[in-house]
Amino acid sequence: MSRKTITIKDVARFAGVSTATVSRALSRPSSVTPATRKSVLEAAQSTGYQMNQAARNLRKQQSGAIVVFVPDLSNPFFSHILSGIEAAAARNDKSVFLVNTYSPQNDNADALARYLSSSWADGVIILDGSLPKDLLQNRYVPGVSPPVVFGCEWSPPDKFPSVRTDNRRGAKLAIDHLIGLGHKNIGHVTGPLWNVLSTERLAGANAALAAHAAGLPAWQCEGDFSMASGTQAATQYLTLDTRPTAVFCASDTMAIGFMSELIKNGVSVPDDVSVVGFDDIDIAERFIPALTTIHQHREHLGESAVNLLMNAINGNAADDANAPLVLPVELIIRDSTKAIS
Amino acid sequence: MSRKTITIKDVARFAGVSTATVSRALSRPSSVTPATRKSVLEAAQSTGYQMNQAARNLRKQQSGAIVVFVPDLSNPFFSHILSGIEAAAARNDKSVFLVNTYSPQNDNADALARYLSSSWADGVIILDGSLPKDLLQNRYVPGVSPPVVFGCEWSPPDKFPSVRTDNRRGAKLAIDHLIGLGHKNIGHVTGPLWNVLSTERLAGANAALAAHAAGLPAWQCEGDFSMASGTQAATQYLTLDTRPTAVFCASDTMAIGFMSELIKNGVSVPDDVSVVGFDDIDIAERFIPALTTIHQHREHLGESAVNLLMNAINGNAADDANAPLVLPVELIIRDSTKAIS
DNA sequence: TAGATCAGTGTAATCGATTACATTAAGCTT
DNA sequence: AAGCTTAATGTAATCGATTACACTGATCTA
Repeated sequence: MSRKTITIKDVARFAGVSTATVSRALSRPSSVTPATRKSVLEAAQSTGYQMNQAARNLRKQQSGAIVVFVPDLSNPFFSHILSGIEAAAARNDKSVFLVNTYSPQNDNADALARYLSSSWADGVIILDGSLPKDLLQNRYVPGVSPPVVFGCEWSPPDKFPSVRTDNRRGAKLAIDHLIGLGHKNIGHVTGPLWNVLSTERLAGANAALAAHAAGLPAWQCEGDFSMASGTQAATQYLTLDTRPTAVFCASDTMAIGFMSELIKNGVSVPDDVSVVGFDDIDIAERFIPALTTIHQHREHLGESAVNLLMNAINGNAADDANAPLVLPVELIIRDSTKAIS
Repeated sequence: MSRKTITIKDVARFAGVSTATVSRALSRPSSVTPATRKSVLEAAQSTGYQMNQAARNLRKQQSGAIVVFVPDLSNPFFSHILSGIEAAAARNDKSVFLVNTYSPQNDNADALARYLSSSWADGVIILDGSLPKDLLQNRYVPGVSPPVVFGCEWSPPDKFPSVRTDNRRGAKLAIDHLIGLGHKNIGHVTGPLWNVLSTERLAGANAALAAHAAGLPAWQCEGDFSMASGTQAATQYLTLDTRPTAVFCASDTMAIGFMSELIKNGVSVPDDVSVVGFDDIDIAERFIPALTTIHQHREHLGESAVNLLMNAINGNAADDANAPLVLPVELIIRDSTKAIS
């Protein structure tokens, strides 16, 4: 009935012990007598005690949380990674703070910098490789700011641990597959070129093409990973004099926008043009034609990021902790690619 | 260089004022002289002061955060709502704590109950209508626990504010559309029947059918909103002696799994069967055939949930605050539905 | 001009849990 | 049995920001 909040003091009085004992009984049960433990637990139960997180955080100088910088939550690519992060964080008794780096409130380094403080987070996972440089270069104070790891994209100065998909190899697998099918003129719809994922995939694709002496792709078009940009790429493709017989799209979403628009305009996939995507999103296997693509383990990216972070937090970091952890990719062959006739 | 954390005390000493003045200059700048403000700001700047969130939370007895209970982050439906929540929360200077209610760590009411404490959150948004009853019935202490609002699904005892899509009307629009096209035998692939969204949509659909004296649907199949369950529904549909000429799927994901499998088996959509979905996910307009569906404003659900919550937090709640806020839906007609021939 | 008002600032209490250090009592050693 | 070790508990300091209350001096009122 009483509106007053129940503190450890109330529990102590109720159980007839000191506050120190209550704290101990609750957080390190083995450090008190079974009898005391029992009576404290009962007291906590019957008073309806709930620990005050802020008080604990203040005293212990840690927050029990990790913050995750996400560029775009509505993008299923990121939300899957986030899902992996959440699960792994829960397993490590951390809760997760979500910060959208594209939110207008967070458009400047200042707004984000405050999360780089141990009173906010025990650690930080960054999914956005395009944060203001200033943030990690000047606002990050080693030894004071909490550990940081990159969870899929990353920024050039490799001074933080990171996990990433093997983007180069993924692109290589895609191109090799197309070349293996006899394609000679292979186009590439890239992601935005300011993004590392895009440039890595582009580099991988170009390297694969070069290896086969097939020359650079005849046609290259910059998208932004969105379905709409895939559609636009298709519009452009349709105007081409000599159309590539195969196109590698740097994301499934673009691949689907691309195929959809082509089919609408009477161009058949894979009969007229083969298409390979990247990501293996859920819809890929159910689109018609089912999309040949590069599978990447998104939940696993999230989990690995948490594991790296926990190592850094607990100081178990390996010597080469900053060497990027690269997760394997797989080529999934479906119906959108076909040998050239 | 010094490893010691910089507190308000250091800033005070540096600026030659008291800690109280520093606090005031930082949080209510108008309450101090321009001159003091300037020197405090400079002192903060040059000492590299960062406010300790835990200390502030403890003293102010609030957390500056809202927690969101999400059943499944990898589901784009929820992640879009979450995106809306994040944006709106940022606008209100709240950060968001993410809690996955399906995580094995959170399988019991105890684990979730701790977030129902003002030391964790100034408010709680629940996207999962299927939480343990116990949680909100016994563990929630009005006046002590922070305000709660439901952000899309909800639980029967309507003692909390809620936002929801007009699921009944959405289903009615879908069915009416099909009836208008001359369909007489209309099937329904429902969501899981323990879920309110499913039962509401089912009720709406049945009401619409009844209104047209068309009787109950000849065929009804329970899915779980997933693409795989849509595929299974298709398998079942194919075995039917007299196949419905139209099927309403309670989610776009199921609709796509359903259509995909049908098409694979030589059944044409919309020539042989019309299909209507629900949600209007991104892919809906690009799938082939483009999916006729019920559009719901997912980001807006999130925003509204935050608005309701802020009202509750600030005590501006309207008298009828607990009356559910119902967001409108729209029928989007695309290529997956067609008049009966 | 005495008294009231008010803006600006300082002093010190406060939020609630943790934990260093002190204390007590019980068990052990020789 | 005196001295030592150890387990269990208590006392009180501590984490860092906010804010109630007190104080000062300046401006205003009658």
